[in-house]
Amino acid sequence: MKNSSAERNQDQDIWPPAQNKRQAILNAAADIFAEEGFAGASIDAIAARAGVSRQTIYNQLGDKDNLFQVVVSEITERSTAGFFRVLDTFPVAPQDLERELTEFSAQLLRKAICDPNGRWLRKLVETEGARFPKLFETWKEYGPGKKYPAVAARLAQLALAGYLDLDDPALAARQYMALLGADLRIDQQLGRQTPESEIDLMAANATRTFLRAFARRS
Amino acid sequence: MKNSSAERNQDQDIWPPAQNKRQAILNAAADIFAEEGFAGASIDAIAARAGVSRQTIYNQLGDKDNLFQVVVSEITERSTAGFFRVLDTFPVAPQDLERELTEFSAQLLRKAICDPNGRWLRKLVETEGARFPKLFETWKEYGPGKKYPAVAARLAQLALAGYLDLDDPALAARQYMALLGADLRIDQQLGRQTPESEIDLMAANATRTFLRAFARRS
DNA sequence: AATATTTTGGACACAATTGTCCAATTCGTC
DNA sequence: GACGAATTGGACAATTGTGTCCAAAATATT
Repeated sequence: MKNSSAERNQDQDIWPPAQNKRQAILNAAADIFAEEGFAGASIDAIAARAGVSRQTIYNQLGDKDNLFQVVVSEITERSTAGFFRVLDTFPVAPQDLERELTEFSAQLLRKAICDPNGRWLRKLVETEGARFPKLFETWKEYGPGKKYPAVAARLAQLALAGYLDLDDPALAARQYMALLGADLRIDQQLGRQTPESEIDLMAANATRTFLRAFARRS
Repeated sequence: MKNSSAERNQDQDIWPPAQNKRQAILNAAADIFAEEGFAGASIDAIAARAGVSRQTIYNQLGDKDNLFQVVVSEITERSTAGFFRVLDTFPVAPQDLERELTEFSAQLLRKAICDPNGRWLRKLVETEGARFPKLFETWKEYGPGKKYPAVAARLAQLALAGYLDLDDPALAARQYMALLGADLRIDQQLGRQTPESEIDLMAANATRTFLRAFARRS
């Protein structure tokens, strides 16, 4: 779990100086909030990890509640942006359906689901969603509310083009995502970084089963 | 989220008087820990919800760390016990595979996955697993470590009896469980109690897709 | 009814945290 | 190099929480 700010964001120094510290704070805050929960996260710990004085945090971001809100907004934005960037590579008119869908699945796992932003976010929402109902609503709107329909739309396209047999694209989307996560949740729930090699395997497993269920029989 | 102690355990008064308070404390502690996280849970809050003085908690269960450990042990035990009780009803030699597997899936969802014990536990482990590595190991041993192989064994039995086409029962077990949870995680992650009617639907959806992928083609 | 045990509630010391104030210092800019 | 803005570190009061002690009250046991 060490150095996950860097892991999430390597370009700290391309921003204007003021934004630089602000980003450092937000990254550190995301880490600490995720590790310790809202109650357990101390401003001092965040300041220390960000390499910044406590006062600077109060100057730039106000109190703890507001800091938390800003962190979640930022991470939500980054996370959904990444997700849709990958979704744009969905194989809508594939030559080799299984191969291309497997490749896409691997990308989705790598860049959107395993990615630190998404993981931190899910954990934060699960932990603190009850304490910040508004935030939870926002997340639901941008997370499941937009992602699942988007996936469903792609799958529906594949079905229309004759590749798949679907009666309920929305359900198929939820099940496809669930299959992708099948091998993940088991122990990656915690900090365990999933090795590259396994990701390809997981993508292949999920895709194979999904297609066994939904590929149009020729 | 109110009154979830009672929801989890209606038989407070059948125990010897001493155990009675102890159970009240453990139930209250489970609730508060799950709601607030380890750091956010205060002994006072637990005492208040348990209807017990703070001192009694220290008398019976020692300090906060130990209290937490005992809570997780107890809940783990109850949770796995419930799971295996349902697993015993797995349709090993079904007449109507889809119908019976759907019924079984609904029971599993109802009594093991949606059930408060399991939910609280998953949340606690996810939140505090990093802070209590030993506890996390224990959970992994009793959770995924025993449950998934048990499911895999039943599926392998079905395959051997000619109902299913499986090359990897362990993978199939993970995917079956993932499909069951597909509709769940989306918003039940939070306290939302899943309505009975939806559970049957979820079981049917998961089972249908699972069988589309793995039922032996006649 | 008398006695042993548990529970209670309140007081306490100690530590951690939040959020504010401010003077000294560093930093970017002109 | 000088000026203005941001940053720092330290001190501060207020709050909250942990864990302990103890005498009074309630509860169980005999």
